[in-house]
Amino acid sequence: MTLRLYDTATREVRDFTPLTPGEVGIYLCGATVQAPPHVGHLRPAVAFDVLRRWLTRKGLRVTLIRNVTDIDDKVLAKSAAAGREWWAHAALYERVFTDAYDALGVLPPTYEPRATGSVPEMVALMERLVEKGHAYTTSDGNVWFDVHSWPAYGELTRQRVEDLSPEEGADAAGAASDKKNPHDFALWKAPKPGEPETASWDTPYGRGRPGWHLECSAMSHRYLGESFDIHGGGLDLRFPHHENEQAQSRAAGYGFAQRWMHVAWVTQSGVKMSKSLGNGLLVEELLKQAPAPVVRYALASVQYRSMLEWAPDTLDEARTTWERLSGFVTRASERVGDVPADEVAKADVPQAFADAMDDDLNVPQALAVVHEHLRAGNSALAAGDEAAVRSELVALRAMLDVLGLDPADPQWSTSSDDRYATALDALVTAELAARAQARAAKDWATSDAIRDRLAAAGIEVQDSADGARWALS
RNA sequence: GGUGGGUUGGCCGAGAGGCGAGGCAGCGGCCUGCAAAGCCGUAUACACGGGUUCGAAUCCCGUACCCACCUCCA
Repeated sequence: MTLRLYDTATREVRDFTPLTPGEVGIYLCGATVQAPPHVGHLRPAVAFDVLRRWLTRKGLRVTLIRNVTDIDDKVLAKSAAAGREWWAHAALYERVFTDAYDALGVLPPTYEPRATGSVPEMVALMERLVEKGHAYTTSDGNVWFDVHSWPAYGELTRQRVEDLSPEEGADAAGAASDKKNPHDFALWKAPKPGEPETASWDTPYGRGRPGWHLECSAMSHRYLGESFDIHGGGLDLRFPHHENEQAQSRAAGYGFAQRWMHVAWVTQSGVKMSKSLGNGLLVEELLKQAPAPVVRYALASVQYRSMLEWAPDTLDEARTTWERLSGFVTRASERVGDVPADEVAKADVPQAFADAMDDDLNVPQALAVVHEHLRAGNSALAAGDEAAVRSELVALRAMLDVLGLDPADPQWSTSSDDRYATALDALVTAELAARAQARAAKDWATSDAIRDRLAAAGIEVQDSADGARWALS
């Protein structure tokens, strides 16, 4: 089965065929680094990380570009309010985002360009648009894209300029009277009074700074070329951001994105989580409530095009499943030995899993396969069938690796210092030996007292035919 | 006003004409000294009203409600 992916532009699931055989170029709109991320911000990153891992496992060479928007109105406003230089503000939150991506096991993109690093490319693109008659300047020093000069404008989201909301947008509100159409969007913004000198650049049309849409068009062109395979982002970026990007890039004569993929939102009680509503759950807070892989599991386990309802017990459910998965991997590895990482990387995933992933990344369906193998693995463990244990262990880890959730991945290792783990293991093992002795003597009072003492210390005892083992609860 | 998405059992969440995905919670059992872990089994469902069909959660028509984008949003 070949990989089939939904394309927002054509609104259909269709076969994915890379422009260059064996290679895939993906541009993902990253964060505007102005505030700390909530879970909603991490969902597209996780979804595209899963896509990237799946493409890689299928043998494709993936170039993933995810930008950092480090200059725009919001960054300037927030930094001024915080009493920082805008570039310091952007750098601060870029770091916070990077930490969050890292914590959730999102592999670093191939390259992560900052908008401010591609200003010459933006100016060049803008000049090209002016030359071709698709952009113009107004008396206030701004440069605009002329939406009426590009008949295809609106094709991505199937909207006609005349049908757009009659109220004028923020750009239009303060614009000079010589702006041609209220829906023309800014390519370049002249400095406003009070804005720092460092936040503007020289161009043939005067000083200023790039508009958000132009930034992404220029960066995707710079790093992926005139045409590339997939452009992604959050669903809310479809309009105006992606529509505008496409209009600019195509009007400039470039093939641009061959396919669009949009990741749906994280909701609470059905309402979109958003910064402005103030209902966003900060990643930082969630990581205090649950281990990082649990948060990742919660984000990854829903198909990317469906809204993900963050319910009160979402994290608890994810935790339960994660403990089942990691519990099996630990017990199985103890039984049959660790499976080398490269064996896991090369292993074939079960066909049913592959089919689910090929079907527009149907992770929920793929997880059903994971659960089948988990049960089979646990049964094999109980039956003492080591060959079956090992093959299920390899299959399970290979599948989970695609989702970025292999419990044996060092990424999820919790102890920063092995000496503590070793010391703790020695102490608990001694306790368990004493308990085993008490149990042999049917001294249940002593045996239960030991178990209670361990439980009070956050250590869970699991008995089996082979003896007791322990885990942090 | 324009453009979209949605409504599946207590909760989350796949599916998209015919044998009730899966998970969590619940219930019953096995195992266990008891528990935990694990295993086995199990009830409850497709917003509403029509229609098409041998057969509809799935297709068509209508209705209701919810969410979003058109200003910044992942």
